[in-house]
Amino acid sequence: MQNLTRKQRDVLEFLLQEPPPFAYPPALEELAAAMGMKSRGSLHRLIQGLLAEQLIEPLDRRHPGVRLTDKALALGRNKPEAANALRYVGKIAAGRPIEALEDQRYMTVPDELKTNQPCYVLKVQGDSMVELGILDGDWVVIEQRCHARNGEIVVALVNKSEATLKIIEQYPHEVLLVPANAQMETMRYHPSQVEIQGVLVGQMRSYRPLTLK
Amino acid sequence: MQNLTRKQRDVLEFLLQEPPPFAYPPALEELAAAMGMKSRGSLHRLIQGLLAEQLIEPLDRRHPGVRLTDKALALGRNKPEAANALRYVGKIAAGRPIEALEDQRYMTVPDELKTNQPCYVLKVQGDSMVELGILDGDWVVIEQRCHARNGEIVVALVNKSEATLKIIEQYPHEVLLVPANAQMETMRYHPSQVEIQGVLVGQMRSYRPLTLK
DNA sequence: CAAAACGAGAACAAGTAAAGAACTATTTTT
DNA sequence: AAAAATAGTTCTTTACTTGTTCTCGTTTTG
Repeated sequence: MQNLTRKQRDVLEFLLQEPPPFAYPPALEELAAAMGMKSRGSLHRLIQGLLAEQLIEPLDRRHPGVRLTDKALALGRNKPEAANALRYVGKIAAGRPIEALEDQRYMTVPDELKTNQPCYVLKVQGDSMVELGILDGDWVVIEQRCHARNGEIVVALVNKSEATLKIIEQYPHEVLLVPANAQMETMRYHPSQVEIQGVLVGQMRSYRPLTLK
Repeated sequence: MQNLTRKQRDVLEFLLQEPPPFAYPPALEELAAAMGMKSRGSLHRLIQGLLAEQLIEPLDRRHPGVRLTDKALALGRNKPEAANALRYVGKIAAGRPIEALEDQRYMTVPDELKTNQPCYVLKVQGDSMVELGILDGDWVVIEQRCHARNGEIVVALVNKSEATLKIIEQYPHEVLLVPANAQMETMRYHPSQVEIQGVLVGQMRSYRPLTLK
């Protein structure tokens, strides 16, 4: 990866080395010791940097240990395209949870369609944004963040169950999710019902006759 | 680049050599050592010259190292380094010739948006295809070929001077170029007036607030 | 010969890294 | 159920890296 500091790269290379240094995801303490560091606190900061590049799975106290993402593994098998690959998460259809793919897939997205922040790709199902040129079957590039400015197009999770792609308008006592489709209604919610999961930064469409999935 | 000094060119050539001298962006110190210089201060001045020519990405302490720009990479080889990069040719605006960029640029386009045949990228200017979700400022991926089936969206060169992106309908005695915009007229030509330059296979759009170029 | 380009090195600013302590959440042991 | 152990997180202090700027000779170039 390009945007890593020296030590971050060292950690990544250590984890990617062949044969793997650990048979299981190592705890921060173990990894630090194996790399000759005496403090897991310092290592934690390096790991956070790799996490921002989506090279390491988010840490979780319930399943301890640092795990590389598929993206990092692809990088290790010296596939340079993996460097600017984004996770293709699954499909978003208004009114349903995001439908994740069983297997992790990646798309190599041009720099022009993404930001410096972590991004991922969803496939759009439905016509809620047709009037802004986002059609059924398009892919959208989403910057992962939990806040947005009014007028931005967001992935919003409503009532912790329904995901949808809409224009957002936030006011102190209500949140509006506005479709770009005259056939559809603007939805109004209490702020507590709506959780922003990301903001639209790019869009792609294939016109090839036989495009799978 | 011609307005580079001797040493500036040396540095550029060193970085462009095959195989690449570094697997990651080298710090000034490392690069200086690798080139047999003892001072990064001197190297820094050379780098500044290359930076002024936009051959090197601006340095940043947070992501240390010297990185070449796409421009430098394109300059160094006839083909771009990434296998899935496509040539970004320029802009297409209905009724004018394709406006080519001065310098060669490339975009890394996902496999899903291209075909196995040679493809290139154009930026769309104008609203002739809005009703099919292709907006002003979008990029389109074009498969380079000189024939099309009726109903396909093509880059057509009319009277050897005007390039345009339209839906094509071809009949023995006339060719129709149909816009996807109720405000615009379908144009009718004699087959000899219309030359197909490629067929639309993909489309991309950026929603980032500050997209340059 | 004069101007520009270059190399080495010193000094500086801003950010990264290491260590260790303190804290939180979770699991295991007693 | 309480206590202890484990593992991730946060913070502070100190040391180190890295890019930046300058100066002073030396080399190259027109």
